[in-house]
Amino acid sequence: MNEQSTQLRFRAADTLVSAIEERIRNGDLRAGDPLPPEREIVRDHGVSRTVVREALRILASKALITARPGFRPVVARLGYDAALDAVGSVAAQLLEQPDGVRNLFDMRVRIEASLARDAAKSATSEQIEEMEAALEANRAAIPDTKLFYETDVAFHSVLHTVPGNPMLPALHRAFTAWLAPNWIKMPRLPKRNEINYEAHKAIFDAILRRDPDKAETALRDHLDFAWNQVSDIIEGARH
Amino acid sequence: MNEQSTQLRFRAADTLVSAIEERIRNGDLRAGDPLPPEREIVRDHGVSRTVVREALRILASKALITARPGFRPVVARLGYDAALDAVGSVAAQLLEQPDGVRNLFDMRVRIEASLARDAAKSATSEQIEEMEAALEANRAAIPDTKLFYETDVAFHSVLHTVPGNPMLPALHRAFTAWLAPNWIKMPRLPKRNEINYEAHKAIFDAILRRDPDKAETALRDHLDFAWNQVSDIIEGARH
DNA sequence: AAACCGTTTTTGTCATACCAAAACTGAAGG
DNA sequence: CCTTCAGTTTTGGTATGACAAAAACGGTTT
Repeated sequence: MNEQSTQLRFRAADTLVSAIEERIRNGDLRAGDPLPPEREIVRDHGVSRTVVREALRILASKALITARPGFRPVVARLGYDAALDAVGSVAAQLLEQPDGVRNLFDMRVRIEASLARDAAKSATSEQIEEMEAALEANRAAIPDTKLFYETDVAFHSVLHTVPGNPMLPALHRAFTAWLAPNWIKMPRLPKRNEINYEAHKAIFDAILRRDPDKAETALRDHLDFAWNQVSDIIEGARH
Repeated sequence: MNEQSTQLRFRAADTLVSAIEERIRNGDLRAGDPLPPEREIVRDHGVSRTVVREALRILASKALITARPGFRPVVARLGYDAALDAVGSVAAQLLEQPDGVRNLFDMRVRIEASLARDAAKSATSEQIEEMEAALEANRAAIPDTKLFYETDVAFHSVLHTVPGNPMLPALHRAFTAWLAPNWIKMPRLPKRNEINYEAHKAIFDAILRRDPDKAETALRDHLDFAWNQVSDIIEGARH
């Protein structure tokens, strides 16, 4: 029984990972199912529990399973949100690099500028109505700083639904989460909210007028304004 | 010595991860340095080797260390490339989802369209010269299909250097790597190369003429053409 | 059907042991 | 003085066995 034939050039855990990965992929283990107990995997695959635990850790880091301490790991419903969650810790490293926040924000601006153009060119009337509703909610929330932030995010999030690419909303949520720690430090006053609402309105109006150039510049102005507000804070926070 | 005070609500490995993360962040362990041997970490932190190994695995999945089987783990030089490498396995999952490749490709098109606009608006003369050189190399490689692919990638890669955001080249490399498995199946003939070269030239000319709209549409046409070539293949390959 | 309680699993962790490959050491040779 | 190579020590990869605490299970009572 003792198969201590150690140290080829692969880790036993890696081959176990592939085996379980396969069972997930071919439907033997379905999303939401709990994985077999560690000892059962030990028996079935003839490896030690050490190896099994390592394999489970790797699967978790690949977002194939979710493993809360103390509970049975369950097969994750792999989607864009879960995937971006899984890379969150890596993204956090990036944000600590010189200009990390700036560079990531630049990526966001690029994506969203593209979305503004798209919306101006091809948003359906339903989508425009959705945007209008979000804009109105945003206006109503001007006095309530906390609510304003939420409706602000919601307005931008509508833009991300226009092209029908499910990666976009997921990416927006990820960007929002990653950048939030810097954003919440930004002083939020009703006066500022007013300015931001007007910016949202300008973007919406350009989309309504089907003017892609105007929509893009309005959006860029809006985000540049927000950037200027936080960039000072980030400078100061640099350790 | 036996501190078998198990099972709070967090794992011992996670706190160990934080401890080592801290030592990396504050410069105690610098990029390229090997980590202390597992047994030394065991002594210093009063945990078992099981926990140490789990922690190392987690650090590796966070791209903070690189751990080849059989060798001492070394502190990774954290950069955008390493980070995107680390998320590669997650990205692979995404590509297997329905329309995964299409959606990822759409993201790429958005980014690159934005780059074409940027280049038309604000590329320096040095950058334009670089693009011209890349274009010429691309033209010269038309008869050599393999070389053409390389110069094709190189031409696009120049676009990614224009805004000076180091995330962009890294992302381009990542996209190229992730999409490569589908791309290499595309039939590559000198005739096709000719068409693609002309498309590159059209993009470059638009940039030269400082016409952002034209640059964007030229680039979109180019990528749409490429997409049409591979989309059939992907349909067939769907398991 | 819901709440309670005792029993059985199961996870998280520790300790120890062994093999084979890597890292280190020092002598021999250029 | 540097290189080469064999011998020794260290270290990573894995297996086994053990145990506490929490979770899952099952049956009983309300």
